[in-house]
Amino acid sequence: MPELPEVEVVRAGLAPAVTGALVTGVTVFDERSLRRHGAPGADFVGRLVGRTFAAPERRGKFIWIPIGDGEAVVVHLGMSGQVLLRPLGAEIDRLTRIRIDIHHPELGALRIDFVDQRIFGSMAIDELVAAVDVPGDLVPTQVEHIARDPMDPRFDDALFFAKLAKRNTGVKRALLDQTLISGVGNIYADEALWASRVHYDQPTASLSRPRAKTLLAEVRLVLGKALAEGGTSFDAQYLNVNGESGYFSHSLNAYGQQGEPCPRCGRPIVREQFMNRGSHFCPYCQRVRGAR
DNA sequence: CCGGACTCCTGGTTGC
DNA sequence: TGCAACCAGGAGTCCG
Repeated sequence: MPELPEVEVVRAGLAPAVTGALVTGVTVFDERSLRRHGAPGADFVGRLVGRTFAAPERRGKFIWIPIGDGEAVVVHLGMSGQVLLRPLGAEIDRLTRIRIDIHHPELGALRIDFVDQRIFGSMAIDELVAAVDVPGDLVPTQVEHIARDPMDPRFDDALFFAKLAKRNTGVKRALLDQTLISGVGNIYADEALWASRVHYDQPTASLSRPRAKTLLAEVRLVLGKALAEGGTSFDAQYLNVNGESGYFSHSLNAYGQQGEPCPRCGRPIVREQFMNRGSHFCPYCQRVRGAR
C-alpha cells in the first residue's frame, strides 16, 4: 500500500523530469486503469497528447500533474501502482497499463510507465477546482473531498482534534478516513498507534487531548521517518520513479511483526482482522483505555 | 452518522 | 510437480 511517504517519493521523483515537458505520445494498454477517467482510452490519449506538464502536486495519496486549461492528470497508485521514469527505448514491463512519452526541454525524450499489478490504481484527466478551505489552491474534483495530510503546512491540528472528538468511531478507522486526515494507510496507522500506545479500536471521543496530540505527533514522526528513508518497501512492490525500493521495512515495529517481540515490552505482537485488513499491535502496550 | 459487506484485481504464496 | 485456493488491501458505493 503506497501511503503518503511512497506517494511523495514518486511525486518528488517525477517533478524534475515532467515539469515543463511536452506530451508526445500516450498508449493505453489496459483501459481498466482509466476507471476514474470516465471516458474511453481514445479520449484520454486525445486530450493528453500535445499538452505540457506543470509541476506535479500531491494531497494524501493522490498525485496530479496540471496540463493547462484548468485540467490535470490525476494519478492514484491504489494498492500496487508504480510510476516509472525510463529512457524511451527501455524495455516495457508486462504489467505496464499506460505509457506516456514526453519530451523535456533539457532532459530530452523520456517515458513514464504506469505499472500496476492489481489495477486498483488509476490515471484520469480531471478538472481543477478551488480547494474548499483555501480557494487559492486548485485541486482536481476527484481530490476535493480528501482532507489535507498531516505534512501539509495548512493542515489544521485544532480542527482535526475537534472532528476526532465528535466522531463516534474507533481511532484506527478515523486515521484511515481520508476525509478526516489523508495519506495514512494500514502500515503507518499501525506504526503510529504502536508508537503512541493507543489501541486501534479506542473510541476517538474518549481520546484525551494529550493522547490525541501524541498520536498526531507520532503520525507525523513515522511519516517523516519513512519519507527520509525513501518509503516502505516491505514486499518490494513500492518503487520510486527510478525503480529503486526504500528501506523503511527495516524499522517496522508493529506492522507485519505478528509473533515477534514488541520492541518496547518484549511481549508478542498480535495480528487481528479489523476493517477487512490486518491490524498489528501489542496487546500489553496498547489497551483500550478509560471505560466509556 | 455509523459500520459492515461488497466491488474492483492479479500474482505470489500456501496447501494438498 | 502441478494446480487451486487463498491472501494482500485503497477507496468508492450501497444498505440497514
